[in-house]
Amino acid sequence: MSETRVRIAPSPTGDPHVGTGYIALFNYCLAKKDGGKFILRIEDTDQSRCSKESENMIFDSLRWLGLEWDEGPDIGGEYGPYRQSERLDIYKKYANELVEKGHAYQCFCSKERLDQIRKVQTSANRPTGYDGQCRRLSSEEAKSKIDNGEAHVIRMKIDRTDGAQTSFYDEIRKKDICYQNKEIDDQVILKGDGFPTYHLASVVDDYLMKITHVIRGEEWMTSTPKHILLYQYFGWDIPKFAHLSLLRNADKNKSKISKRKNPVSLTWFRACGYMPHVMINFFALMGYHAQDEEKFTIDTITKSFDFNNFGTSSPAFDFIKLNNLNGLYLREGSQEEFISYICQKDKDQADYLKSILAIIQERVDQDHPFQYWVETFFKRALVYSKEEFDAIKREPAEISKVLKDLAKYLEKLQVTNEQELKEAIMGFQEKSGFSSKQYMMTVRVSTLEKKYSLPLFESLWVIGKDGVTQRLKQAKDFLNQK
RNA sequence: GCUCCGGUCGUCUAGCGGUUCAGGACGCCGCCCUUUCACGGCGGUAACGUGGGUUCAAAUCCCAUUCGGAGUACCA
Repeated sequence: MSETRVRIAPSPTGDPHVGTGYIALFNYCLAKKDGGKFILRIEDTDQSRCSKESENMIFDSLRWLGLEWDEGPDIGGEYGPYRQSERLDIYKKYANELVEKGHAYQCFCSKERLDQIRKVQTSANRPTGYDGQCRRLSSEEAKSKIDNGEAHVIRMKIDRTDGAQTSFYDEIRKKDICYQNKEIDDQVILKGDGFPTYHLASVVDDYLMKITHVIRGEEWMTSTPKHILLYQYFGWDIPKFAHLSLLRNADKNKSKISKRKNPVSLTWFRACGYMPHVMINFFALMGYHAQDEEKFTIDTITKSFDFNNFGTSSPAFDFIKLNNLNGLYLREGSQEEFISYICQKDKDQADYLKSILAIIQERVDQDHPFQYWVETFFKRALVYSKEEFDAIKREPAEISKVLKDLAKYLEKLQVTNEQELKEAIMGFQEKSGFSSKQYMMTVRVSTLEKKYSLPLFESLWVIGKDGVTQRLKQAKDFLNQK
């Protein structure tokens, strides 16, 4: 039996996600249990969304949790590079190999045509997917188009022989999951910009990096047959697959946990004073069961690790339970541990505090002491009052509408500095239909709770775009319940 | 719509055909401790989605149905 090798393969877009920590934990524990290797691979194949800062935050967060990797972009390893953007030639080579073998083909269809196909399929209540137009192109035709400089991607050519199916065994569900090939789309594996899509990149890398177990979130289950097919087309051994159930929002809908409804960033949990071993214990409580006791550490999870111990239904991420756990650990720790916890927490928050202090220093007076200004920055649930909103001089319903639209608008935006955030918010005023004065007051009261508050954009930048969006929604909810 | 996955207290879960009118934890309620709050202790509340089978016996097996989730991108 070969050495166990597992990986966590996050995409460096935005803040490091709790789900990454959750999945990383179990990968890590399997590796440790088997005396194998835990690998960190950065999946930065989406040029438009990935950033270096995000990558660094992933490193920090994973280390904070105590999940140190054996091979990775920052420490190297035998099978590097571990950043997919540095492996482009490899993917290109394998994509071409598939074309030569007849398992993939060039596709020249425009975005517009693809959208059109999807639109027609959707409105006809038909399954969506590529219609296979370029599949019929001969290699000569394709070649001449390429020579003409026509833009193209490479798609998998799924074997659609009647009755053909693709299946895999899921270690957690303990059964074969089977798909009819005709249901599998001719997935793009190499994009127009020469970057691979996730599907190609992860299969190629998992193979080259000798990954033995793919432990990932359930959201990948439906694309697994594509991956299986890729392994088969290449003639490679297929690793074991285990799909962990998804963490869900605790509200009624129980959708996949998302930042729209909950804090999901590991940096947020850290800044809020949740301790890393508490997060670990909590993760283990979500769908893992190996003992009567609820206490879990990386060590006990490792020792008990078994795919039989995982639940198959998706748990809700319950903050009340998390808070309780954090308190439990805090209370039973030694005073030394408590002291270091407080110091650590303050250190994490020092920068935050510093940026707030910079704004409030010149404003503190007898009527408005330190606490008056600083309060709102440390609240998660804001406390609004109707009177503050009166200053806007518009109907609550109108204000609520603006808040909703603005939040939606901001959500989709990427901002990297205060100026951009300011421009984004200012830029929306015209769409709001409010006067500039009304609009600014709307933003102010919604985000800072009071009309008498700190310089707006400086404060908002400290709170951060996601925080601002959350606050706008809270304000909207407040107004709607009136 | 289509495909796949799932369904035990409000939440996380135990349960793998009889020992369970379903056990634990968090929450909630009550009592005790206590100058307050918290902690702690004690007690209570509350669940097998529905309908059919199989079986002497089903939360546990099978089928259907329903509800929930995921996927359905030149995002991961």
